[in-house]
Amino acid sequence: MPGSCTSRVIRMEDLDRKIVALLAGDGRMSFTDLGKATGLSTSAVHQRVKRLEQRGVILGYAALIDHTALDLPLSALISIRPIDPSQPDDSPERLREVPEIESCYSVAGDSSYILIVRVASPGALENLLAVIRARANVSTTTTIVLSTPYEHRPPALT
Amino acid sequence: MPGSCTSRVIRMEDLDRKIVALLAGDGRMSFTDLGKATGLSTSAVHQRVKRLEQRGVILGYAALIDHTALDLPLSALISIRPIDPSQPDDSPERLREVPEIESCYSVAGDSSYILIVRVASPGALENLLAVIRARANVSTTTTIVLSTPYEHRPPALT
DNA sequence: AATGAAATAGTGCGATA
DNA sequence: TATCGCACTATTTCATT
Repeated sequence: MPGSCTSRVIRMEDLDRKIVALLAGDGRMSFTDLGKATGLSTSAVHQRVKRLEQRGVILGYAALIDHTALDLPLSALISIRPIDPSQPDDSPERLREVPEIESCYSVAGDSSYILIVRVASPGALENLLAVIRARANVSTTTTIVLSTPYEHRPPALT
Repeated sequence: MPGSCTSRVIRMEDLDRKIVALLAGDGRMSFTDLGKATGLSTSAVHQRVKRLEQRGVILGYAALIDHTALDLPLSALISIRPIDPSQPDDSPERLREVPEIESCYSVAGDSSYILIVRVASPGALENLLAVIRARANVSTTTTIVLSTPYEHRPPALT
């Protein structure tokens, strides 16, 4: 039956994409269950996942946490702009050791970076802003997060 | 030795915080290793993690993905504002089924929500903006992410 | 709540097609 | 790259403290 094979077989690329999407949705899924979901043997899945980790497609695994439970109930987005645009902008490196900063995005537009931060209180945010301004020599614009309808949703499996 | 006990023993609350922080940093860490890191038996860690999951402290587990590998190389932050402020604002519900939206934050300030989205191309972003505006009856301001120095860093263990 | 023991299940690796 | 087999390790439950 010429042709019937290629129509049934899932291409390798798609298998990797499916594995990645499954793990993005459930980071603790076992290789055995991934195998059942993809039609591969446990070993084959194991091999592919390790390769995806090595190639940097899978960057790591994380538990998603309710930050209020960790005494970090206040989230904010902070836009930063260099005070002296003639200086080289190495803000991400200067701010890397600040543990309250969860994410740092380099952006087009009015600001150079947008940070997502998690702190315990308005007072802690005030202190954090002072630290950021001092360490990176930037001005800041802060947007307080009032609530989080949803976040960190996995990419669609298609 | 009165007093020596309380100074050595880690309070239960702190044990849970430590487990949560460890899993936030490595979502696939085994109960055995968590036990070694906390000084608890595997069973005790297991019991605590299940309880943390049930109480919603641990919301889930996710593989962290290089989105370029999933053909979603373009990230953006989209601020949205209702066009008709007299209408009830249920934008998060109206946008929940849009798979490109990774996160939705309700914020104080000029806009009502800020979305983080992942798309394949500028064209896909254009389409997505049309979908968002139509579904939620909002105007949008889009900030393109040029690069991501870091994101999704776990909270500090302290 | 924590422990240790025991049954079940998953991981990781080497041989092999 | 896939599969199978096997030794090793982890998960999960339960009786006990």
